[in-house]
Amino acid sequence: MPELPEVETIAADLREKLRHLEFSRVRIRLRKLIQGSSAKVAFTLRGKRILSVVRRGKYILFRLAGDWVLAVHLRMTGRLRFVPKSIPEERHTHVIFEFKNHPYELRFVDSRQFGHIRLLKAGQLDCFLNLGPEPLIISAEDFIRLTHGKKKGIKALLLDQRFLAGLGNIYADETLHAAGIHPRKKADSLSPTGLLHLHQTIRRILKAAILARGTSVRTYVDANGSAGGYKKRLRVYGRAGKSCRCCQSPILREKIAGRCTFYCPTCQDAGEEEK
DNA sequence: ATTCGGACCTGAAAGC
DNA sequence: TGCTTTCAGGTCCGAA
Repeated sequence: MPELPEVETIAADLREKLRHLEFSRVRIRLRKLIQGSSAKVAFTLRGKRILSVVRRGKYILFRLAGDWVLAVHLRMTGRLRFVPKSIPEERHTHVIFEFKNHPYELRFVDSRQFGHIRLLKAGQLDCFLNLGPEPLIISAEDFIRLTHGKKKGIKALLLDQRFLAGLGNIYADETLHAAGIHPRKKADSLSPTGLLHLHQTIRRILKAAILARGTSVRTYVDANGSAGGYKKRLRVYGRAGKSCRCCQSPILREKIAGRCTFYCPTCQDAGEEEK
């Protein structure tokens, strides 16, 4: 569910609140969400202090004392909520992290149970995450270079986390529309100028979405339970049949790269080799 | 080397 | 109103 801007929003909020806190009891209700031994994870976390909370791709990483990292992926419906212990638990609360001398607890809530949590040593992190570069960090030159020789459709490539880490279905569609690129266009058929523009567009849209605290299309809310403000700014996602805000053509909806895809057939030119 | 369908789950929304 | 079907911000796997 959450993509880079939503995960960044959650991580930033938790960063303020959790830094320096020390885990005490960890209650794991649904063991399959924990990769590896849940008993070992609960045992190892106890007494560990949180040094920082960062985002990498769509992962939230809690860097802990002793070179440990707690990696959380929310997948479609996962949510992290930092609330007073007295607040009644909502349905699908699967893991509860308590902290030493603190009246709040961190709850992992996930109705579809797709999310997962893993505790690992910092040295194993890159191998485990297996992610491409951060879209807000990679340079235009590197972005163009990495695209070279990639034959798949540009939308499929943008969704590939080993190519670029953090874009999902909403922002792939939004960036391709803003850049005027048809989602089926083969990645290596884009001109350097087109790729440069796409790189800039990805940066611009992700930054704007982070500022707006993400997009709430259905179930996403931040760690405080608030919706994201970028929904109002969506130009194609979820707007099938409505008119394009640039050219008035009706927005199309098609399955591309295995995902429901929204695009404007006029603004997003497939170019010479339309497919 | 890609693309596709299905799997993993639950529940909201749409369809009848 | 109520039952059924479809679909979902993600990723992995196996088959075509």
